[in-house]
Amino acid sequence: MTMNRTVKSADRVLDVFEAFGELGRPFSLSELAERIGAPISSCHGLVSTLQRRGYLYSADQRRLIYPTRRLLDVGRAIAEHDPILEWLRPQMVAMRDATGETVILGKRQYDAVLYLEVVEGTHTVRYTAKAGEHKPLHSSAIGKALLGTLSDRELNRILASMTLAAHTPNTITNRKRLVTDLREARRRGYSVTHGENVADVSAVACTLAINDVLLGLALAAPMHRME
Amino acid sequence: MTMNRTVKSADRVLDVFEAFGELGRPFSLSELAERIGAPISSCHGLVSTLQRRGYLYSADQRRLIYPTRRLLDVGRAIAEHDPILEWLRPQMVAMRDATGETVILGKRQYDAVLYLEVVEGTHTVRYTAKAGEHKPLHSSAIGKALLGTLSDRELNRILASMTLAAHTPNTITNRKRLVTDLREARRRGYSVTHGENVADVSAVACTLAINDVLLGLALAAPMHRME
DNA sequence: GAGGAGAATTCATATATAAGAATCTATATT
DNA sequence: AATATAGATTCTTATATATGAATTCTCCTC
Repeated sequence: MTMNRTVKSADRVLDVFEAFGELGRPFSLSELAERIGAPISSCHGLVSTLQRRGYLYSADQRRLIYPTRRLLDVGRAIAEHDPILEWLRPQMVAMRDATGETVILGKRQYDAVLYLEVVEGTHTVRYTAKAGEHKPLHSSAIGKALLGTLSDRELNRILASMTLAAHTPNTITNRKRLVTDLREARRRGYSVTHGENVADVSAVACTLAINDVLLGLALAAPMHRME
Repeated sequence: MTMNRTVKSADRVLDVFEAFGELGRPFSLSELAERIGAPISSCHGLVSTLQRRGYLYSADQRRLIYPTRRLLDVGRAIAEHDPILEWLRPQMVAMRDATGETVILGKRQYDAVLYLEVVEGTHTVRYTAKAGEHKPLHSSAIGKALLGTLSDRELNRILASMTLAAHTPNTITNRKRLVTDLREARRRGYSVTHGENVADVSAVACTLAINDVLLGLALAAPMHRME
């Protein structure tokens, strides 16, 4: 991620909500503080602020804390008006229903792919991911599809600033091989990964542009079901 | 609200999400900054942080910003495990379906009522509110129901620290009259408001305790439909 | 292709906040 | 009831961040 500045309390607000989302139960102030890795006194100020705004309440006679439904309401209001997903989501669901496999929409954000939407497959064993996650450009199907749209200049510039980390034995870590792979994908019209990011997962991805936004759409599944 | 300390960037994180939720469209950095009342440079750092965490993305070729679906996912995960609502929500929905009117669950938070859940009525003209909102203790049905459970000592202490602001001509602003009203409500088993908080809105509320948590449950409707 | 306007980014520093320590409160135990 | 223990709150100050100003970038217009 090509960015530096971070706002600690902003990060912590997210940490707080994620902690409740993951554990799914109320915390005491001190447990919450430990979970988000903050001193109790700092956590205290944060919690006060979130309470005052109606996002947290004490689920017990003042000791245990849990979020109110407010965050959900805000999230819903936001999701209802997403300019891209509004249009694309129904089609992703149709693709998922037709194949039973996970369908993902992503976008390049600096030197990573950002998942904007994930419609999970129906099989018990399936590719699982969440909107908001970041994936490497060089080893994910969407990443390779998006890289394939760049001019040689741009591609070289980006590749120069990246380290092609190996996530599995299949990850392409050699620049020349990657460039060749991207050329093939461009000729073919879609990119392919064979366990390059997650072992045993294959995926295909293509690009699409919706009012000036370049997106990548992928179908991912365990290798043995992909052909 | 009896609290002092506030964390500015935490407040702003909420401001950001609420701004998107209310307006329902992408913003440029500068427009967002104006909406949340922050300098552009401050907003910039904040947005960077939220982007890095996968909560915001540029919905356009880098200019316009919009939240990802991530917030919704976190909100859902949280709401699914709410210790109180899990159990109570279905009953609130049943009440709403039986009456067609708005049903509200609230709790005392310092010197206000915090709405934990609102199941809106089905009539075109109905009482509307959102989870996370705060209402006055002395003029809302839930507030009066909760005040009614206090001992005389506690009640006097709380009343002493409150100003009985008039929200409508019907608001009870006299301490003695309020205490009498609370006594009646306690005897009756439920509290009542007649346009005391919002003109033309009547409401009834009772209290209930779910594993040590004292809650208030209200039914609110336009006066002419209440009898 | 040059110039200009609007927006994004960076920077230095005044300001607000994070965090350790001390204090206070509530609950449990004897 | 007295004490112990765990947790919440307050306080102070070193530290991190918010901000105005300066800079850079991007997109239009001519």
